[in-house]
This record gives sequence, structure tokens and C-alpha cells, in this order.
Amino acid sequence: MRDALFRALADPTRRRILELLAERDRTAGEIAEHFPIAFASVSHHLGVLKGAGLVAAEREGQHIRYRLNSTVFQDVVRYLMSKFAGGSDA
Amino acid sequence: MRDALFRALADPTRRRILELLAERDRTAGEIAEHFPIAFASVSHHLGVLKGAGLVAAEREGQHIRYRLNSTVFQDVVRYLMSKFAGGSDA
DNA sequence: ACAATATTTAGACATGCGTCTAATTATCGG
DNA sequence: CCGATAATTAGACGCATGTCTAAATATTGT
Repeated sequence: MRDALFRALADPTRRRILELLAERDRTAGEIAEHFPIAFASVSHHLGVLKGAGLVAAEREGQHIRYRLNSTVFQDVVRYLMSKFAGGSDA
Repeated sequence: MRDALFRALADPTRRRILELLAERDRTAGEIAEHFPIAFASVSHHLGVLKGAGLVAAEREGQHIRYRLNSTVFQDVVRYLMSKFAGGSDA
């Protein structure tokens, strides 16, 4: 579970997708436009992010709209701070 | 740079190593004892962690002592909070 | 200098992962 | 129902990565 999370964060394209979704919710197509790779590849990345719980998807007519799940990020932050950040600004 | 960081965090063995080092500094041998994999494999992981700046190594006689670099963790936390944590407990 | 201990490096191997194209599913409008 | 658009799924391919064994390097003690 935490494993899927960190593995999902390991890819730069996926992190960029997350940043885009942090600005605002977007459809799969809108996201894909931002990358030079094939549509299907972006779709694959979205699946990985969804599997890790980092994003949620909802169909909206012809489109599928993705949104960030910021709760999971807070979990990651808590994990990192509690284990490693070692007290200074944590 | 951030890439190496997140890639380093993606492996569960490496995260476990970091947790061990969060408790206290340890030599490569002490770390390796905690894992069922070959000594050389642990050494490889230590190299990855070092490459990502997450740990530092210092020779100490026959041994090499590893310690956590908590500054880098704070950077990760800051990145995650600023971009994604979206305000609640962040 | 030599043997023993600690650790890394080299090379090989299997599996995982990101990417692609092609095919499939789903929804909307006429 | 059909054609067009949006998105995912399937299958293939190459490269990255985690693991192993064996060899190399470094340090200590005799």
C-alpha cells in the first residue's frame, strides 16, 4: 500500500501529472496534452496513480475527470516527518 | 536530482534501511544483518541512497558507518506540502 | 608481508516498468 | 443505430533495476 504509493511517486511524468491536478481537476485528455508521450501511456500513468490512491476519477459524459486526493499526500508527509525529518522544521 | 530522490524511496528495502538509520547510525554490516538478501545487494542499496543524498557514509577503521541526512527529507516534505498537501494539516 | 574481516565493484540474469501501436469499451449527437 | 470522440486495455519491446556469485579493494593485527 505504502509501496504502491512510493512507486507511483517515483516517475517524473506522474509527479508532473500530480502537479497539474494540484492546480485544478482535469480530464484525461487535458492532462495528456501536456506530455509528448502517447495518450495510452498517460492513461497508464493515471491508472498507476489511481491504484496508489493519489488521484480519483469520475466519468463526466464523454470525459473522465481526475482530481487529486490530498489526504494521501498528508499521510506521506506524516510518515516522512515522523520517521525521518528528525525534529528541526518537522 | 529530485528524480534520484523519489526513485531511491521507491524500494521497500531502502525505506527499511532508512528507518534503521533513523534510529541510529550503523555500519554497512549492521544494516545488512537485518535483511535476507546478499550483503552485496544491501551495499548496492546503500549506494543508491547515498547517490540520492539520503545518507552519508564515513569510514571508521574497518567499518563504514552510515548516517541519515535528514535535511533531504525535509526538502521532500516541503515539496510535498507546498505542492499537494492542500492546506489542511500541512 | 600475510591472513582475516568489512565492504564495494563487476558481470550476469530475471523481472519490472515505461512506452508504443492496435484493438476495445463507453458516451454523445444526429 | 452509426459515426465520431474520449479513454482504457491488450500485447509487444527495450531499458532500468534488484538480486546473485565472484572478484577486487581497504583496513587491521600479527
